[in-house]
Amino acid sequence: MATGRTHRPATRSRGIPEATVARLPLYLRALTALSERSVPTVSSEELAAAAGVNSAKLRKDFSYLGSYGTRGVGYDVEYLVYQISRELGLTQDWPVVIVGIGNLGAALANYGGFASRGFRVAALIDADPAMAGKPVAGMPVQHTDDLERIISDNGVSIGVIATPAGAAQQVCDRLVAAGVTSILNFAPTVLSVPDGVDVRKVDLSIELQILAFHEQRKAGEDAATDDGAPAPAVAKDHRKGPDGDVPAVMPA
Amino acid sequence: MATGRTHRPATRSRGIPEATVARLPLYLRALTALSERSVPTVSSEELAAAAGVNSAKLRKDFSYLGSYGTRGVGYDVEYLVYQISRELGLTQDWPVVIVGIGNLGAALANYGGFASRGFRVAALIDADPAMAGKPVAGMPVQHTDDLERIISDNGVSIGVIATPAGAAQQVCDRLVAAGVTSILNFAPTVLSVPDGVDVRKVDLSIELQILAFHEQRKAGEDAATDDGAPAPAVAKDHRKGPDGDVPAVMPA
DNA sequence: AGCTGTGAAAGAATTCACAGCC
DNA sequence: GGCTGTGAATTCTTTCACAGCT
Repeated sequence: MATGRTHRPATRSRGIPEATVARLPLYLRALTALSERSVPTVSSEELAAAAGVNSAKLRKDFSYLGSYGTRGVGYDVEYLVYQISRELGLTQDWPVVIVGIGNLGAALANYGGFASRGFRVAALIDADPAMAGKPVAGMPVQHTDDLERIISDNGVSIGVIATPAGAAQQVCDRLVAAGVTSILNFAPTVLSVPDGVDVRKVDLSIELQILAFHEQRKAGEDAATDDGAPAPAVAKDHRKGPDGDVPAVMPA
Repeated sequence: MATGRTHRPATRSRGIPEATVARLPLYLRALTALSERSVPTVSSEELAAAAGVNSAKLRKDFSYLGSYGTRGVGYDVEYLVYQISRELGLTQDWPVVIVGIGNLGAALANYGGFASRGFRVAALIDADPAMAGKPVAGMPVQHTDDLERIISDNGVSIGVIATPAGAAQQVCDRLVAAGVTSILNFAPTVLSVPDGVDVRKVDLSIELQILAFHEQRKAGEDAATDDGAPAPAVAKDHRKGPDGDVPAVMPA
């Protein structure tokens, strides 16, 4: 299988756009659902609907992977599942550690989707000695002291940080030093990492704030029009709020 | 965003690009930290570093809000905190309901950052009668039967779905029917909603899959390409047998 | 001198629309 | 007839680089 494999015509360079990569899991999920219902083939239109995108985008995305469809027919579901899985690296097993077993960490450990597709929780790690040995989601929590050994023993390259914000950077540094090169960060902090390490963050409060922004827009279709220009006489001396309301601090 | 052909150019919103909106919470967090340290002003360079973006992007982002800086000096921290908060709609209070109080829902309910900035958990809702009345994060869980009343009584416009995938669409429909117009979805499902309703999703397994993609790429430009993958010597002109001859793999 | 604000250029992502194959 | 695959057009985002204010 070494030589001559090349499933994809090297015509399209290895560069799959990031936006496309981010959608592959979506397609994969939709395809898996079809597969479970034993649907043999699917059109770009149908699959796009199931994945919540439009069909032109889906076809373009797939075109970066290769020509895996059949004109006039559509895509073979099983085949595509395999191709996308392979592209995403899900044909191999990824051991993952979760650091920070509080409410969120425990919830993640219990999350089924975690183990489901290529990922395996190799260890749960927490700094609290009182947690050590306690079983969470069927595994004993281990102490941070052993972090380096755990990473190394299990060949972990993906770490999940679910600690409080204050501890996140330190944990991150240790993970990286121990060999982790991909981090999923749930702590509300910007992590700094060396080149070659990927960080993705999941941040509840950011998502809510984005929703609030749009929500506010909806609410004031007409009321907000008066605020067209930036603060009048911007050069104005220190913050003299647009409506005379001196902004103290944020509402708690 | 969301499903359906939301032809509405999300960028609409008074001309602030969506990509910028998504970064405002980041800036706000960095600014809040500076504010707590009583730092009076900050340059675009410093703030950008704290927020994990580059300074040109930050300045461009702020330019959509107005001219809130001072040339040669930088930005007044308090003033900017106020302006961004206002822009994001955080100067008002947003009651939020969480539906689905399992591991994740409970973790979300306990999450401090939730309540911190403009958001208030108005109710926890679960379909399990056994949960009803049980206190989680200091609030009694309420039953799904009362969902509509709860939404309406509290004027809730933002809902968080943390149910299993199978229940998500139904919960979503009820939330929307009851008046919710923004949804944060933690269930691994594509929700379909009418126009005018915003959906954002947070999906652990998608994030991990994206990391795996990049991880795989790092791991080997040459090695670990294919290992025992059952797929036949598939290629472009693969069979599309009407019989049942498929790769039939991808257990995951 | 220092730093913001912003046009203009460059780069990505999305959408169109249709040629090409089944 | 139906549907994929893809150049071309369009739209969105990022980056550059410098004019202009303090």
